[in-house]
Amino acid sequence: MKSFMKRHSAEARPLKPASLYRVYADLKKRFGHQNWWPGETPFEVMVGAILTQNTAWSNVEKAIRNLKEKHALNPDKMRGMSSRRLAALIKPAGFFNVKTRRLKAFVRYFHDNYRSQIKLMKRRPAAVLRRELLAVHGIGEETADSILLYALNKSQFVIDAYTKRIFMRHRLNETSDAAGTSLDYGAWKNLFVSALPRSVKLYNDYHAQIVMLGKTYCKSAQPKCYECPLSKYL
DNA sequence: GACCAGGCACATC
DNA sequence: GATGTGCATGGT
Repeated sequence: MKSFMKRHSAEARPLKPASLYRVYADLKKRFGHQNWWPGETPFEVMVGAILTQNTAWSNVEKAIRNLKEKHALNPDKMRGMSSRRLAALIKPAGFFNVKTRRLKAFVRYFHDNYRSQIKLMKRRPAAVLRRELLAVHGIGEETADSILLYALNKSQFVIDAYTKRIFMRHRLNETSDAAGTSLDYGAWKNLFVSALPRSVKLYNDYHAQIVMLGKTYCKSAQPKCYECPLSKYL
């Protein structure tokens, strides 16, 4: 990833704000409205956001299935069960010891601050929640924004590995700042939120479209992806 | 058998 | 502050 970034940073041509919306329109035309995130309840979305860290979603699905089968996809159950037991259930998602600790930290936070109730959490301002989530062990910027957007319907744009890969590959952004260093999470996020109308629905579907593209036309092993809907921007 | 996948914390310099 | 490394499974 880094070598690719270096190779193209000098030739990057940033898209104008209007074009960022055009990119979304192109993707939506190709893939249709996505209705994300794949999860039946907000709590399932939160758990999925932690389990999917650096992990293929197909493996996360197996872990979630295990949790459901044992009726353990529940904040109180998850808080009460032993780490060993929880780790065994989420094993297919990989990094199971790390993720067990992270899930435990999250359900503790959820219980201590919001009595494990989504509706209480939703009442809080996004900025406050984001700060709180980032203070929870194992929740970084992407996971926090995924939880805020997809579980709590707060207007936070999610930047993930797909977003960076696709937008660098198609040279649709500035991949480096004046000092030549790569953009950090906040800079990537700002690229989108400053160009798009603030909308939960739009942020939700835009990220979902990016993931669709990343899983189909714009895979990491491919050097370029001419057949994808964004190839005209190359 | 190597590489990759919807990150993050921590150690080291 | 920047960079490197460990964490682990399952699909290709």
